[in-house]
Amino acid sequence: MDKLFKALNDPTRRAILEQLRGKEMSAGDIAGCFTVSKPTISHHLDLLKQAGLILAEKRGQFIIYSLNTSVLEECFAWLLKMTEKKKGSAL
Amino acid sequence: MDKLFKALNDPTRRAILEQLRGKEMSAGDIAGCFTVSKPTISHHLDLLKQAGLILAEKRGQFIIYSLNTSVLEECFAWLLKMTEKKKGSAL
DNA sequence: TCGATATTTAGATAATAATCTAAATACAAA
DNA sequence: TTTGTATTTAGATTATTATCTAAATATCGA
Repeated sequence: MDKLFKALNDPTRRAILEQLRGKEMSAGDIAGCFTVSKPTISHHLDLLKQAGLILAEKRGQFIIYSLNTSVLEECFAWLLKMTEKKKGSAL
Repeated sequence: MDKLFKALNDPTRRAILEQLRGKEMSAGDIAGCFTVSKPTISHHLDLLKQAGLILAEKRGQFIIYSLNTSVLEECFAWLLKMTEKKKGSAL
């Protein structure tokens, strides 16, 4: 949960996730969408991978990244809990 | 959006939001639930307020905080977009 | 094998963020 | 109006994070 919220906290990382929506991309393709350096993108990809939000697959000299939204369920569940009325509460 | 994700990134702040579920609490009440100092809690409350996640109302010498989950809609919407299948995509 | 490409790792730096203590402010009650 | 309680603000410190350049690693193609 901690890693998930941490991963989602950065605007560049959220933008990476949005880029990955509906298509796979190599690390270089992803880096090409942003102005920050490739090592920086590589670092963001690492954090996203640690959070389980993306999957990495090596294909030849490329590393292909794809989105994994299943881990967002945990985030959804927490948000849902927060928005639901608590039992026995007036609020 | 940025402030929202930032506010949700810290475990103490998420715990504060959970405490506030179903009941209003003074700043002191909230601080009493945690081991960190009162100024630290005050700072967390400020960030939560900036994100619109809590409301503050002064009552006499107390400041009463309450949850405002409506801003979480934005977060929900983003997560939903991410989990939805993109139009014209194979994934 | 050698040179080019793709990506990461290492190491450094600068910006943010969490936390603390001490002091300031606001209010209440005596 | 003085004392005590509630809370925040100021200022400093430490930890974390984002970012960069340079170097290392891995793979491809000639």
